[in-house]
Amino acid sequence: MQIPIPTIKRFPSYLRLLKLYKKQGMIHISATMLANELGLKPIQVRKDISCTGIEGRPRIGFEVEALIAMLEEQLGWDNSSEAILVGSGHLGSALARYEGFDGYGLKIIASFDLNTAKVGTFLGEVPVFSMEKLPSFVLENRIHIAIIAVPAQSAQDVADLLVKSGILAIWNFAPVDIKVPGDIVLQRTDLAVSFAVLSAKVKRKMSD
Amino acid sequence: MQIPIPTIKRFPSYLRLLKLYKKQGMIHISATMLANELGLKPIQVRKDISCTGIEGRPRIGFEVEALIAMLEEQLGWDNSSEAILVGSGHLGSALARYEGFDGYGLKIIASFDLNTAKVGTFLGEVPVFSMEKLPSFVLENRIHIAIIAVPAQSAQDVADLLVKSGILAIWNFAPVDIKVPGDIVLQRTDLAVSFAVLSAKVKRKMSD
DNA sequence: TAGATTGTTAATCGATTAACAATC
DNA sequence: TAGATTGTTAATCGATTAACAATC
Repeated sequence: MQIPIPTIKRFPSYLRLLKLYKKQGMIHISATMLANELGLKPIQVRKDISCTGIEGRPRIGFEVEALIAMLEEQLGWDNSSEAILVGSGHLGSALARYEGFDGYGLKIIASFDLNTAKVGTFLGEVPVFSMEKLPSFVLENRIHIAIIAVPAQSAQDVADLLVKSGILAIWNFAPVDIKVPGDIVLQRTDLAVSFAVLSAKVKRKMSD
Repeated sequence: MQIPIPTIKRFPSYLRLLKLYKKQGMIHISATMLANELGLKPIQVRKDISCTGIEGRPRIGFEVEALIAMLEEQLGWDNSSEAILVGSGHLGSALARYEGFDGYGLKIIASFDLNTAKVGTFLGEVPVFSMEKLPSFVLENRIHIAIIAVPAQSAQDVADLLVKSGILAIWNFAPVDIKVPGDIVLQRTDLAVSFAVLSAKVKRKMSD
């Protein structure tokens, strides 16, 4: 029985909060409390937690540490995933330096760029290599995950190259729907989608 | 009868494709073709389109221009929304320069930062002002939308200031769940959530 | 103990998908 | 005309929520 995607999407918020509570020295936490803090319903938090297999105790709640460990395991964040970045523009640069990734088990270890002027430089701590080095780098370092942060028009070409190089999962930030073989995991982070939801909500509010 | 959020989330992809078709000179487009291109089912595309009120013609499809106009209207993207940005770090800088926003009716017209060294500089074309100027700027320019791209620990303070200044909607990129009054539209773009879904899918693939 | 909280089972809700008549 | 495509109504599917007994 697989964990529903909507539940998976709430896991990072639980995790963030739980880590905070752990730092504060709390041993147990109730679903009610998590729910209040995140604006969710207690029943939903309980249901979500039940997906991890962790059991709580009535009146007391769940063990903070056990919950953190299990959430990280379910997300595959317990052993850090090394990833490469393609595209070293402003977005790529921001992603390479993004502090939050540490806590996600995600580590960007190299960046690749067509622009030869950027090759040899660093994005924060991440070295920039030329595109030609990509296939051998992926192979030699057994990289599974690639992040695409190139302009829309080159995204498909980059994706094709990544697939040919043996990547398993692609996280695409370019504003275009790229196509990949069915066995490749594809995740799109589309700013337009987020903004669409925001816009629609604003529009509703205005017309109330 | 409100348009479902999942449908709203697919609108940007339709729009992007339709604009491409328009540029290519196509007059009509079938739901079948849109579906194939985006990896969706035709029935779902038809259902989504029906939410816009646009009617198609059997065998011929939908008028590309009418569909574009109606999708943009439904999203509130027909009249450009001016927004401000708070935080001028790497992420803020990338957002300010993001080319894709043009097509969304989103225009970032100013940025605000606590760091006085940045005040007076520009992120691309976007001027950086000091935080003290924020409330009057929002008031005078009737800004409805603010984008938060500051570190997690200052996000709540920024949100409070924005609410006090009269902002209607907040798009939060900081990795933290901020709290706002119920009448404020809050949209979170959380890289952790996207990565969680990607990780979970990779994990499933590996254990198959 | 009393009462808050858990875990489970069932009900509800909403989105997706299927079926099919209408139509160009 | 024949056949692809639309629009509608109903069925299915999956997630959320409610109800409530169990329990610490």
